[in-house]
Amino acid sequence: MRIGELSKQTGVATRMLRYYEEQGLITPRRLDNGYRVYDDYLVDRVRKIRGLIDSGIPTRIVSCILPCLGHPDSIVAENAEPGLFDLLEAERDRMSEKIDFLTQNRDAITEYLRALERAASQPMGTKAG
DNA sequence: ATTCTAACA
DNA sequence: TGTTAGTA
Repeated sequence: MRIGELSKQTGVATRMLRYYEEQGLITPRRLDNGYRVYDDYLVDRVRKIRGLIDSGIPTRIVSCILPCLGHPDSIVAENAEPGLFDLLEAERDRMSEKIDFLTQNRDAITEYLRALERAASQPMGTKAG
């Protein structure tokens, strides 16, 4: 498929699909006219890449994890590159911090939402409404 | 109509 | 990221 269809199937903007390619995350083949051609299995791969990036993982680390994404189930640990362990360990800790931060924000929003609900159930002011 | 590259906002 | 330019 070409970039347009891949974009529709993955929800990733064509702009970003080309960017992922620049970063070495995906390497589509080319047609004679230069158009990119993506194999079907790349749909799943792009979704995983986006999931990783959405989690806040930098693309350079995503490229390290990519080989592990080859098979949906079996994790390939053989090609463990030097320093990758510490890198991922640090990344996991960052994720934990981010989760804590998001949890706090979620709870704060929940409180605010409750305050709004209480206000909505209270009688309106006597002047202009 | 779709995609391509490069570049600017 | 969005978007634009000039193409193929």
